[in-house]
Amino acid sequence: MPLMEAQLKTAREVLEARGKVDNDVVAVKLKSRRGSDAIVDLMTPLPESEWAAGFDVVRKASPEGLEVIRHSTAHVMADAVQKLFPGTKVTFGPATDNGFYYDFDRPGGTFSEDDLAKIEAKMREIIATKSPFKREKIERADAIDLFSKLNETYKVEWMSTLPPDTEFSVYRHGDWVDFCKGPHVPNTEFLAAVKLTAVSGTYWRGDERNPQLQRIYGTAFHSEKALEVYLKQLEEAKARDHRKLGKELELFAFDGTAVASPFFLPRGAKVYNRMIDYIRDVYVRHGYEEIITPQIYSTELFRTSGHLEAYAEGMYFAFAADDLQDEKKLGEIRAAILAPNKTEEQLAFLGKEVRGVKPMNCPGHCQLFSHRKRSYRELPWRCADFGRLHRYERGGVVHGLARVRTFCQDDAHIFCTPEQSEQEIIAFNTLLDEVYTAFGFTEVRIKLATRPERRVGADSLWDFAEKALEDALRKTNRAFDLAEGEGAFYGPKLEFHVKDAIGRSWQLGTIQYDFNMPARFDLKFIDNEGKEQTPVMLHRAIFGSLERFFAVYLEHINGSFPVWLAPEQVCLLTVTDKVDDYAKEAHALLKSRGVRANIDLSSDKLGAKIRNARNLRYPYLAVIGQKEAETRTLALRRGNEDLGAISLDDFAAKIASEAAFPRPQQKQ
RNA sequence: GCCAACCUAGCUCAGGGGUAGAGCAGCGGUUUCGUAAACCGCAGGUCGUGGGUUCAAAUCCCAUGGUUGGCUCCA
Repeated sequence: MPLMEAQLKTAREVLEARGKVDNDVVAVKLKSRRGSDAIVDLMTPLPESEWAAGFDVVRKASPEGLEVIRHSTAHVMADAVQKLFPGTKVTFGPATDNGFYYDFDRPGGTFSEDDLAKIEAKMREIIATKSPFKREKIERADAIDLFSKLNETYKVEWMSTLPPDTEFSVYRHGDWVDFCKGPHVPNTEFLAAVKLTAVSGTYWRGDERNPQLQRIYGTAFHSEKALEVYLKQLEEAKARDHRKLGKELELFAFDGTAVASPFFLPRGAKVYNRMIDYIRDVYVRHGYEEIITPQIYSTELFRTSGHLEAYAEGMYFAFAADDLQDEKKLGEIRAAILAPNKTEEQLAFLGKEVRGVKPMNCPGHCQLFSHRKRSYRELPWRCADFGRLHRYERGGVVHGLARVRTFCQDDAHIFCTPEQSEQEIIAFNTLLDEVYTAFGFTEVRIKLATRPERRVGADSLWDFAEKALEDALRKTNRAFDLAEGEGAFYGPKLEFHVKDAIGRSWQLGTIQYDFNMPARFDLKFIDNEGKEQTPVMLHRAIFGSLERFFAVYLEHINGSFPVWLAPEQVCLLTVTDKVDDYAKEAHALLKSRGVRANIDLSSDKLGAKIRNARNLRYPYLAVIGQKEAETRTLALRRGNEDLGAISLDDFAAKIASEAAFPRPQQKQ
């Protein structure tokens, strides 16, 4: 045995030497390495130097431990699938945030959900054999030979793409073998709680041009109990799904005559409009001006902006009867719209002949900016637009209100000088804090997305823009994560991610630095020396799309809107029809005072009325019986809390104060 | 668009080759009741749509529309 090999030790050997092998240790985390490379299982031999640098044990219940468990479970699943469906080839099978998947090529077959139960049963059999996971180092040529013989063509293809200095290893459990770098659990016994959750189609290496594969999703935990907790959380999320709440609370609806395009019902429309009015209230205080712009433009506009070239498949086009007279021309239009790489002639032709429905507001805003000469005195110009946008989203990706084909953004563009941009970014951050606080999103994470590989514009522009974004954050002591290479092709951006009430993260706001669009539109302003200068443009949104925000927020609050947003703020509930007259009088009075009040005069018993009103999530319930009629009061209730008797006047005043738009604390 | 599942009354769902069902909501009546579901009755469906198989289709097959979960995680 060569000297080098003799000096290698596995984590198991190191731990055993120290008498520290508990049966819940799945791997170790090396201090000498970082990221996913740092987790090493108990079977992998490493030089003394790596151990000397120190390590922590990874226990099965830890996030890293779960990742190992899930990866091993993916192996067991692949084993089960190949035993049940001979001829199926394996491809990739990683652990994910919430579980794992494995992609298979099953010739002439797909997997149904019935198959999942069979696969799961077979997995339990395999797990019950308590087979150890064994790691083997292997030479590249031997690995290629082994997997060629197994007819695992995808694995072989993958091996041939790996760099020359890659260390090859295979993992075995029982009689099954996979080309894998690990890490894995010591033994199938560690796979205590397994559930297969879904099947889906996918493509080899994620590319639509490659062969179609079958993906099976599952999840695994270190204990049955942990799995149950996870499944409960899924149920919880399902219970507050905005599509369910939207139906139950009569907020919005969908219809096949306008697929993926929401209809806001009266109750939903009230909330939607309150949200917009609130943003308008914020805008007044933050120096924005609202504009209203057209829906349909000559595609010449989108040719200038670049959308026609880069975004035609996401756009709707608009034709009038007059446009449809010439059949030959129509053929050319069709060819031009469908062309994946449009020629200059085609772009010019479309620009002249076709109108498009706007998918974004920015081109219209640039057009308006250049509508007349602009002075430096006007900058920064912050122009807001609640215009309706249409984007053609593919059938498979639409989702409730969260991904729709028509929506409205709380969109605004800030035209300013490069020197002003940092201050504008700071001001936008302040504005965001105010709005997110108003909606009860207290945990906000900021991501700075920098230049991608495919981009336009000189590096000096990128340097300046990235610095402006970063300095704005640093000067206001905001923590952020760097997302290198994730910027838009036209400029870097900040993304604002909020955490909702059940711990999920959503990207809402963004501010994007853009020096490309002003150049394309040849925007100019006259500076204080009378010279023409090009402004920069900041695209920014707080909610993103109103529709999507509605969905996120609805789930965040589980349908219970605060008084200032609620479609109805109070429901008056009568105990007996003897008090109908007083109840109607109280209802009219409250409405005249601007309270959004409803009344339930049905012959239901009080308990039923309360139940119905609670289900509709009224912030306040006001019970009216003989006592209240005599004293001209309401018996007020909020949730399960009895707030006692209150006069009509006091209640109207109370609602008025709670119904005002939230504003940050003013210094007196 | 691709893979899988689903589509039955306004809603939630049962039925799965032989006369279309329940609860809630709705409507009519009785009840007038004090903090999460009073009682009786009535009405409501060419089972998403179009074809096919069959003596017979909500049920089986094909197509089509829609909905849902996926289609980034890299041995």
